Amino acid sequence: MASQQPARPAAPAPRPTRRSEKSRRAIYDAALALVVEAGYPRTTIEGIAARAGVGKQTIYRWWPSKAEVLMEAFLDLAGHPPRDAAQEPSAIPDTGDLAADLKAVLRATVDELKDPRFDAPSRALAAEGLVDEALGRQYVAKLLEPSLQLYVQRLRSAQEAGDLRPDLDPRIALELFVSPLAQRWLQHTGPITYAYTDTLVDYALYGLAPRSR
Amino acid sequence: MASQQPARPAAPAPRPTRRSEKSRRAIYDAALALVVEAGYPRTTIEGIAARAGVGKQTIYRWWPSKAEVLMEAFLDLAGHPPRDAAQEPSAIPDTGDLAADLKAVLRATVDELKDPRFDAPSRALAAEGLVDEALGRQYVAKLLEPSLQLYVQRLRSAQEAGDLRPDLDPRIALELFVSPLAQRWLQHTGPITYAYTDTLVDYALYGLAPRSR
DNA sequence: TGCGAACGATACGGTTCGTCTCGTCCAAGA
DNA sequence: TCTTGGACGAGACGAACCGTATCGTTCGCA
Repeated sequence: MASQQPARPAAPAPRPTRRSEKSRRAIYDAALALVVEAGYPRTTIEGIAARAGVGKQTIYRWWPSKAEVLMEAFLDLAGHPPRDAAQEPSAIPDTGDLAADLKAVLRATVDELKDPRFDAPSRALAAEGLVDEALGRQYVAKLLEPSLQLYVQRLRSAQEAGDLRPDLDPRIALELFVSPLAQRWLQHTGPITYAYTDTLVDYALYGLAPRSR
Repeated sequence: MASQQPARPAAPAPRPTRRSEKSRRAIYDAALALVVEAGYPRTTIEGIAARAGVGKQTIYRWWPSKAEVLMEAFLDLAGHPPRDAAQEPSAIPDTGDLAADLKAVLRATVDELKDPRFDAPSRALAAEGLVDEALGRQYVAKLLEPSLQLYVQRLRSAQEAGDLRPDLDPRIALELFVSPLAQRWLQHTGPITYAYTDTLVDYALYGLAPRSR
């Protein structure tokens, strides 16, 4: 009923229309560069402001935390420069050969995971998300789950084609080859190679138990 | 040739024999309690020292960082009631029914992951390890890999029994059901239930592709 | 053209860091 | 048993960042 009350007495709610686009971009660039060059723990809000040539208040006015700055900066990086071939929200190819399609996508993911411009910010956000549950859910919703849904679509298509058991849950099925790669990447539990991801697809599709019995 | 030089001019290398066992235990207890109660980011070295009734220098003398304190404290917690029936390096049961054995162990793991006394420190260390690679490798080597090797042993036994394809790599195979659970736990990408882990085992053992063709 | 909000810059108090320095206590060696 | 020196509890210290407040200044909108 009551239309709206200002969230906090001391926060007069800034008007986005008057926001400086130049400062926002400078902050994104500074945040991403610092995370890659200095590492996340040594990336400070004061450091971002100084490098961006911006007052601290400009950051505190628009973002609640350093993690949120980096999250937006990374989303901007991942979803923005594209035009030509957007890398993230593009569907998984469907050539009719499920195993080949999955292997191709996972190989591309391997390359991406090894690019420091992707690795450093993404890993930093994941780390913060482990301990800050609200941020973690944001990370999953905005960065992880959209990619996983592409697998869901491809697996559904495979089910219709009879290449996948019709009774299984695609959202769980994809985890058999995606999660192992994710864990090796995040926790350095093993090397990440094309051979490894190819193996994951084979193991997952055809099972660990002997097929002839 | 040169026998030994002090690592740092200002570090006279403390002698472990004179170390206070009482202080060490108090520091372990304080660190674990604070992480559970206040969360990792709000757990400070000063806070640990105050709660343990200990001087800050006593912590800085024996540990290089807050993460290392927590790591030792957690290792002490997990592996300490030793001698009798240590809970972590105990083998996976081998009843001859591979699927049942794996499901049982994963169900026990589900319970453990939901215990705050395990979840909070373990998650904090994992988070720090994502961004501090040296600590991450320590986390993997001391906490994660020993448990994974138990799966390797059980899977090897299954291979000998003919319950598992003889050509596959057990260290990779185990990831098909362990990594999905790990990711759901760490990143909150989905609910963690017995039904879920049971499903993982079934999917992994019998494969995603139709078995009759 | 004028108003006001966002801006860059910087001062401020507060917290935690990691180091250093006390005086005390206690265990190894004489 | 006594001496001695190193670890101990306590806390002062400067540095780094935090998040907030307050300057003029700039610039978008009416």
